[in-house]
Amino acid sequence: MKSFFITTAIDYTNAAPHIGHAYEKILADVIARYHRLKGESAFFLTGVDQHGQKVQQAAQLQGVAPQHFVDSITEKFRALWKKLGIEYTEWAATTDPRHKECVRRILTRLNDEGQIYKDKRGGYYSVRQEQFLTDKDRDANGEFGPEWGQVEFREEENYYFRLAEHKQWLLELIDSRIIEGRPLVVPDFRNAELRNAVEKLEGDLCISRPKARLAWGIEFPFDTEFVTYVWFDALVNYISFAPGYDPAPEADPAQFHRWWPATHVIGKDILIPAHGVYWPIMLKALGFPDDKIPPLLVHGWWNISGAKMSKSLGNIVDPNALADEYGAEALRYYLMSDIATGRDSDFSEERLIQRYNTDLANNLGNLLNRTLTMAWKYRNGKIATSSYDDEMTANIRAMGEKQLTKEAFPHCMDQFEIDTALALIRGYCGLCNELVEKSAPWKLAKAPEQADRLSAVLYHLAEALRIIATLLSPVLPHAAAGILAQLNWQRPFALANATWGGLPDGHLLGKPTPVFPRIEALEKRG
RNA sequence: CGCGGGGUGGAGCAGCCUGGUAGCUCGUCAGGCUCAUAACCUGAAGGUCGUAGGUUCGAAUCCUACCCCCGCAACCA
Repeated sequence: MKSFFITTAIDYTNAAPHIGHAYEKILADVIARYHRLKGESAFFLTGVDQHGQKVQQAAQLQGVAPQHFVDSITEKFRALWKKLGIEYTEWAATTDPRHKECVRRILTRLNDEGQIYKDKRGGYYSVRQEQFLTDKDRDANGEFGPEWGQVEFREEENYYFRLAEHKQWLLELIDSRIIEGRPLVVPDFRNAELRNAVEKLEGDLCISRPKARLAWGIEFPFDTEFVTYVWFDALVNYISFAPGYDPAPEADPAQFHRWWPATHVIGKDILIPAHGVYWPIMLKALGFPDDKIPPLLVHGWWNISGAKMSKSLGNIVDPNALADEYGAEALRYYLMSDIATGRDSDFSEERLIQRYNTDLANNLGNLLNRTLTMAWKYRNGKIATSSYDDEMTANIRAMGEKQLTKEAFPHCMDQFEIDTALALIRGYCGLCNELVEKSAPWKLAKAPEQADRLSAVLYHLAEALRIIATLLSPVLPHAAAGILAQLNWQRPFALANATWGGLPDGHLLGKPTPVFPRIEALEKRG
């Protein structure tokens, strides 16, 4: 069986999840479910980044232990994923002993191989903010402003990872992967952005913090005075929780390489430098061959009226509240259909309602409802195969046999163009509604000599709906199951089960019940 | 000249890589239908695709310049 491995960024546990977190996880979940639909075995890894200074400070402020603090936030993430139907295979929490052990072994190995070294460097340090300052922090006069409090020159020892020496390799990798037609970064335009960033790369990467400054992290295995900084902690989750990974140089990677490389789903903010520069070089240093450097699917942002969502603007959208109000599937559908993967989009509750009502309630839900009602009214719920055929039925059959199950739809999904794929389904629903309108079964039912045609129309509608539900199942698993149940189709979701003609002659359909009740006009919310 | 993205009918977007009747959803107007979740179908109005040049038989699509908006350059998806 073919294997597919997908990951999301792991979320930082210093605040509750917002709509962007939810979008990324839904996107990855949809892709994973699609691969399962194709009959592949899909491993979906997501989780939380629990270490670091912000957590340490937040916990201190509340007077609780850091672990206690992150546990409570972690619970919010897990509860939300459950509510949204995110079916991950493995949960990556960076305080997990398994992860810490893997990180330590990796550091030990790289240290043994001379890829890590200790160095003393100096800089300006804000005592109040507990951080080193850069030239960017200077004000217009070139001074560090009063917001930093006391600023002093300080020297600090830290561990560094030999990053710079891999610059040329990474540039060539970016180029060759484009030529090979499997670019390191999707969408295309981000490759240029990444390449420019790599061109400017200089110096090695500081990967530690002295415990005096940051205690909430993974202790260095060969120097207990230090903990790992974010890079050799958070990024490593992708392999520390991967099936079969063993950092020992002599380990047999067969099991691991059955899954690897993963497809990393990340936001555009963490492409450079973390996932586009540091991570590939880290893997390279660990001996990963070029074809095992993972591709990055970089998604865009949900803005609010064109502006970035931010705490300071107070325009954070809470996915929990939306799911409670409209249902998880309405939210999933909106987030998948109203944004072109990789680009930004505007979030609007009004649009959410509109898309749900138009596409799901009016177009699809109503199609199912009218189909079943007609089948019961005219045929006691039984559909029959028929020799009748015309341009419309042939077209619907052809699309179901090819475009939707073999060509256009899978192509879009393979390219992560979920929005386009959903538009295809929308169009197919439109064709079906058109068939109803033009063939007018209510008239056919009154003319005995038209019985064959009526049979053909009802059969084609039922089959089309069965295919639609199957294709929609990655985005709307619950609703899709509901549709199949009403069609009285028992088999599990699978493209292999969606071949045309699956419903046997004389098949008895279920009774109609609205799967997508309309969201009625509500007073505008603030 | 720091890097990148965007500027397409009233709104929100796709198309641009691989030039060749400008497409989708909503909205507006006018019809039709009655199986259906006041749903469905048909038709119409509405765009010189930011501006100016260029390449081409032909450009929203390629090239050049300019204007405007946004993001990034700090661990905010």
